[in-house]
Amino acid sequence: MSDRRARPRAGLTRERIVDVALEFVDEHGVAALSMRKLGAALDVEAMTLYHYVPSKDALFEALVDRLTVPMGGVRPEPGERWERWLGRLARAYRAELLAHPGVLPLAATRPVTSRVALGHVEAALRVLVDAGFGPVRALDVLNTVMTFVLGHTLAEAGRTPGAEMSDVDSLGELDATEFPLLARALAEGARHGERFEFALTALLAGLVADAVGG
Amino acid sequence: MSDRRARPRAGLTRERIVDVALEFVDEHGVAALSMRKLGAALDVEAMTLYHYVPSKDALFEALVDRLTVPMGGVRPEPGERWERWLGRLARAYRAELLAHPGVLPLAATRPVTSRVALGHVEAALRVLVDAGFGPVRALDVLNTVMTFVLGHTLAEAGRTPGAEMSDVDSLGELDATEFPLLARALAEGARHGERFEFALTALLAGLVADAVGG
DNA sequence: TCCTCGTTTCTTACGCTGTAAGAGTAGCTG
DNA sequence: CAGCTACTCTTACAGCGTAAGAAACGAGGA
Repeated sequence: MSDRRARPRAGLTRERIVDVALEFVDEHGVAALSMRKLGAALDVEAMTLYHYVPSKDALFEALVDRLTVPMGGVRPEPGERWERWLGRLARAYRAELLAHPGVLPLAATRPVTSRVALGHVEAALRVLVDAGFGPVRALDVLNTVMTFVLGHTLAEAGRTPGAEMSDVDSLGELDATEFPLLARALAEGARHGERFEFALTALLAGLVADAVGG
Repeated sequence: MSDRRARPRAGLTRERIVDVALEFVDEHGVAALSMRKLGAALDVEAMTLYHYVPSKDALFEALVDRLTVPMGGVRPEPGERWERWLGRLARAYRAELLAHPGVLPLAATRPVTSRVALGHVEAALRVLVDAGFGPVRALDVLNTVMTFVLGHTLAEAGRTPGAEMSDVDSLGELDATEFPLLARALAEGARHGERFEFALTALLAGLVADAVGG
């Protein structure tokens, strides 16, 4: 009989671990996530986690994977043009990334390899091929839009550790007369959402023009 | 008189440290870079580096900064249209990122704050404003293109630790009948350079159309 | 009922990390 | 020569990912 209660089953699951890890990252950032702290959040020792996840890196992959899930729900509506559907897909991806900005640095530096994520890619290619693209061009188009969204969202919300500074916050004070145009552009606003819509519209328009012309 | 030669001046410089760090990252990847190993590469103890760099994070910032230097040389030629100049700027950025893919994860997750990098931004805004854009729209356009290049290059070459697998290498074997379209698109090639040109062209075309229309 | 066994959990340990604190030397300035 | 500054080193600490193996749990058969 020790004062420490003999270890009861914690009811752990790989899924539950990933859930809590996502919460933790949302709150404290990736940099702050350690196996020991994650274990503590689950009332468990660090090594226990290794029975469900082979490594911390695998845990990161699972987090990234999680973000691609909602994209599976974006399917073309009857009669919808491909560029409109692609726009919806891009916005869905962006929304999910923005909902978990802490995972952004992970999503940006990790290839997509999971079965479920590849399934989404395949489904998207199906839509584009049905719209008349060849498989190679379809992948070009999809890759272009997805990497565009990732890059754009990264620049907007993906910051290193737990620092939550927007462009305006970090630069607003430091400008002055040295960078007049930059200072003016930042001061006059340009909300991120508008910038994204502007850029996405331009990209899709360019893709449509290419599809029609070539 | 100890057998260890009394510490001679190592002729260190912040610049030299960043140089060697860049070499190291190019060869072994960011994940492998530690202050001790970087010190060893410079024949110096780890703590010595802290007289030139306040922290490892600052060193990372310096690395990212370094990559933006070549962009300063991309200036509009007389009579050149803005979208052609912007295309050259994008390609220059991409070339530099591809030359140092190990730094890509850093570039992607770090805001631009250095004087020199901001100077490049200001100069680029100048060009766009001279071409008729308002300051806010100019920043929109520049931001759109630069984040696009970053996202695209990241998806193409920016992989986590030291792993150097291309899409084809990592996925080529695992496909089969489960992802027919993806497998076909990958098998039929689609070189990265072509994909980038395709996407960049589409994006610039979309931006031009927007500039003319709005 | 007890015993055994696979699953889950914990303990301990190792080598690594970034870096704070401070000691000591090299070489310049007087 | 003395003194000062700039530089380099040593030591140390708290934390990291995780390898190895011990210990306790819940369930199944005897």
